[in-house]
Amino acid sequence: MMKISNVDRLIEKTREMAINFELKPGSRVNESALSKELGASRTPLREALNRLVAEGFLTFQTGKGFFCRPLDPKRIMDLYESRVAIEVEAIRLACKRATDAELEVFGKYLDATEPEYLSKMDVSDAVHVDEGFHLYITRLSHNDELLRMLENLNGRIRFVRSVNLKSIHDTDRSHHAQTRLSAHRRIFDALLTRDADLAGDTMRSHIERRWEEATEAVQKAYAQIYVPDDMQKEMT
Amino acid sequence: MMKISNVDRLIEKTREMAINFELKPGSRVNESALSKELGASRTPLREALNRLVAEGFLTFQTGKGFFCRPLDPKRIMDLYESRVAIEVEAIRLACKRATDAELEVFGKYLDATEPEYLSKMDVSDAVHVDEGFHLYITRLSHNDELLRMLENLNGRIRFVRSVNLKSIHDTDRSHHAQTRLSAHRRIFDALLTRDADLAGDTMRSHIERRWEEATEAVQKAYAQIYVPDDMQKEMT
DNA sequence: GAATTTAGAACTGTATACAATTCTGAATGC
DNA sequence: GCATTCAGAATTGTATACAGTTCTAAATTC
Repeated sequence: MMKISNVDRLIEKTREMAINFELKPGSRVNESALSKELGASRTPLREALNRLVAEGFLTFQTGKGFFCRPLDPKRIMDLYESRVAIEVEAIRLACKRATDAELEVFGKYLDATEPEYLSKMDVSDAVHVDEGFHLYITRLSHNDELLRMLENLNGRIRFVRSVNLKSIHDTDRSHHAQTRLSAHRRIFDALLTRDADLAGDTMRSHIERRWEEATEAVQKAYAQIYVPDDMQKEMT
Repeated sequence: MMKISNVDRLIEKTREMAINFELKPGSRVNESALSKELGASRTPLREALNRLVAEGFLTFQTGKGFFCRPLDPKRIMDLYESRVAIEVEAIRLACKRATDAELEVFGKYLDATEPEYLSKMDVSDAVHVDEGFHLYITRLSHNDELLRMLENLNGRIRFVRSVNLKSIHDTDRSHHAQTRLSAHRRIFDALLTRDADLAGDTMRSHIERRWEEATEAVQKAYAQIYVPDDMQKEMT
């Protein structure tokens, strides 16, 4: 029974807060307040915050402390492009390395998750299934470093995926769910052929399409969050 | 004048020690001893160590502390494959995004560094020039996240590059230097055509060739470090 | 009224203390 | 011999204290 460290608990809690904007983007993290809230002292909390700086969720300024990093459109683009980099190479490697047995198990995994994805369409579950598909393929590359990077990227764009799926949820949900699933099936089929170029291209265009979709959804969401300047004055 | 934080200084010092195997791979980092050596107390040192865990240089075990992560052949392969992922996508983006002016400046940079590379062939300088070439291209992608990931990968494989260049240094140095430079030129030429597929393929095969070269050098180096079992017994 | 100064509050940066855990090697039993 | 036990040493985990810095907003100046 591997005991989990307290600092790890703080990292996960705080990462979750950063992802869900419970820490306001761009604003300072109050160490005393947060440490009290999470039931620890500042020493282990600062250790956790330092890890999140290295993971890219927070920034640090000497003498000022830790700040929640904002997710502007440029950074979202950078992160999606990074996903393309990682996942295209991952599926190329998977074409070479995944065993037939692994591919068969992957097929069964898809069969099992598809009905789930279509029925109980809770947004955070859907995000989880979507991330799971991409992580699975990256695992088939048998490359721990690519997997680690993708896990980090997934965390950093989770909010974007959520906003995207939420906006779909409000409009024509089951149609979009079908579209997504068939896109995933196409990627799986490409992987089965073990043609690295084909599989890579399929993955690339899938992620690029998702990015366009997400950008649109995020712009709509920002329009709701950011109140124009002249309206803000009236709110003081 | 941006003041640099003490923790940042500790991070850099300790990272350097991890890269140069001044911390023995696989062994525990003694916090009190190291903090004394670096002129700080354990609190800021542990913050630095936590960042290096997130960067992949160290591992952490509850109750046991921080350990310097060993660089076995499998991990070296994973890291080189990750470089392929990042750099192939980076040069593809650079084909789209680099301005003509940027490419011209890059050309001049190559003209300037080449004679340097051929003459004063200090190993650590050569590693620096080599890293610089690859970082430069990745910068032309205008993607901060890819750049950040490559900086991390460069640090993690710096030892491998060193061992590789050192082994060359001992044999036919100037011939290898020429080979390297012309490989870099070929990549630059491919970038100038702005053909993403061509540039990507050129980059991929360059890195893969370097990996094969490095693997060989590392195996030789390990053969010198790791004494066979039956000889170790006699040393107790 | 706008810019500037300034005192005090709030917060960060780090050393240190001490409890809790792990490690080490000598003593013990088989 | 070889495994086991166990006490003391070494080391980690974290709370806390306090110095130093930054922030805030009231007072002051123009």
